[in-house]
Amino acid sequence: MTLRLHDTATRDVRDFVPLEAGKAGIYVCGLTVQSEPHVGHVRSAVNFDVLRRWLTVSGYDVRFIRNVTDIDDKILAKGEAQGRPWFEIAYRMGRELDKALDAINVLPPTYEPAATGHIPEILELIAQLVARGHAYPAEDGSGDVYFDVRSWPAYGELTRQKVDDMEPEETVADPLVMARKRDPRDFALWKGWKKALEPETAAWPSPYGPGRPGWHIECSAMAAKYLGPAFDIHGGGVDLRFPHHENELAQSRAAGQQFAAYWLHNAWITTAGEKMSKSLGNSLLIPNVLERVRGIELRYYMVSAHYRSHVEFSFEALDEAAKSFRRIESFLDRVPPVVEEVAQRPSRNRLPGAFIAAMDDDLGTPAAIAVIHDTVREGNRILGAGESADAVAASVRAMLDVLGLDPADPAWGSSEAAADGKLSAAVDALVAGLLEERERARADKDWARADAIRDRIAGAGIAVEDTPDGPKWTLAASVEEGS
RNA sequence: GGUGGGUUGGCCGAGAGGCGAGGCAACGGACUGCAAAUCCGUGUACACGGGUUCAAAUCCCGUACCCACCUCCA
Repeated sequence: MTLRLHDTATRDVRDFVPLEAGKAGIYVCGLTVQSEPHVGHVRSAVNFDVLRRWLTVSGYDVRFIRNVTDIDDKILAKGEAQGRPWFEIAYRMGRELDKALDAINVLPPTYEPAATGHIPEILELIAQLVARGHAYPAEDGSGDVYFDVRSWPAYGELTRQKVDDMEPEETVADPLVMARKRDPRDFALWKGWKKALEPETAAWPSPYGPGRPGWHIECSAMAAKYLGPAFDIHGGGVDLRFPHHENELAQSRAAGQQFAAYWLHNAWITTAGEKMSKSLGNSLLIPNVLERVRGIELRYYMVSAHYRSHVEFSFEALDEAAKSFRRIESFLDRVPPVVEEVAQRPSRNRLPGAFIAAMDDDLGTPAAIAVIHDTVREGNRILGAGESADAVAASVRAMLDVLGLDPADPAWGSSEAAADGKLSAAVDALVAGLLEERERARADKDWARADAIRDRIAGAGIAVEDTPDGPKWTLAASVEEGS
């Protein structure tokens, strides 16, 4: 069986056939770095990180490009509002995003190109489109350059929309802008510098006068630069299908490129039935969510739904997911730590067949997780029978690793782990004394006293379990109340 | 108006013609001094109304409600 993926362009699930055997080129639209990352923002990153890992495990040499849009109207407006340079805003938010993605073990892309670093490539592409008659500079001296939608009959092919069916634009359009366009649906490739409103740092020289790139063109230019005129997979959130991806496709094809062979789109994560707009407040920002659950638990929550399924975010569901994950972890804790060298990414053939089948079926992570739970149960059963479950644990870890969820992966914050280590050594020394006392009481069958000691330890947030090897303590996995 | 998607048991969340994914919660049982953890067991859920079929949560027709995109958006 081979990997099958859902392609938005054809609207079906079909075999993934790479353009070049053994290689996979992926371009994912990253974020416009204009505000702090929230739960919604990182879902896309997690979903495509899973795709990337699965392709890698399946033997592909993956080139994974995720761009960052570091200039747009909102970034400029924000800089203006804060009295700071726009590039400072973009850079700072970019770093926030990196931190958030690190916290949930999203691997860095092969390369992360930024729009402002590719002005020459963008201008070259625009020049090609103008030369081919698919783009034109506005004639009103604004310096804008537009893509000529009517010159490209295939326009709308990705989302199967006809230009004439699209929403009447009169409602939104600025008449001044409308006047520059041959068709209201034409979109900007290059935006002329508005001297009165925009800083000089936001303008680059061009044959059409100073200005900056439009939103869509950057992705076409950067995808071509790093992946070539034809590449395998283009990804992003569903909202990007139109207009962004539709426009990218039109630009690149009109310039004579084949562009992406597969289009993948992840669904939204919403709250209270609404999408997470920036106005919803801070509770869903990544650092805040990570005060409630660990990064690995947040990631588990995201991976436990299929990437094309809409998720209604709730802290209750997040807590449930965290508990579910701890079940897996506690099994892993029951077996001796694997001593093997830094676990190199497992190969497909080391994974259970049901897991492979689930992942190959359009990245069926929910079913894949079900296989993990089944395996965990089997492992617990074996341990209960007093036998070694090392092999089972290794299998569980291999599966978790594919999903970026191996608790032993050093990517899960080594500095924190070191601090935790010291702390737990200190706590262990203190708790050990109490536990000895309790063991004496138990030996005397003084249950009241034994339980009193256990209650006291529990009061400090530490749970005690009696195992065949004696008492063990763990931090009680209680979940904080409220949000 | 155009385009696409959704409605599954107390909750989350898969599946997409026949065998009850998985998790959380709950209830029984085993184990335990009692617990915890673990294991075993317990649910006749698929928005509504028709239809096709030996067989429908899954296919078809209709209805209701919800959502997304067509404007910046993961």
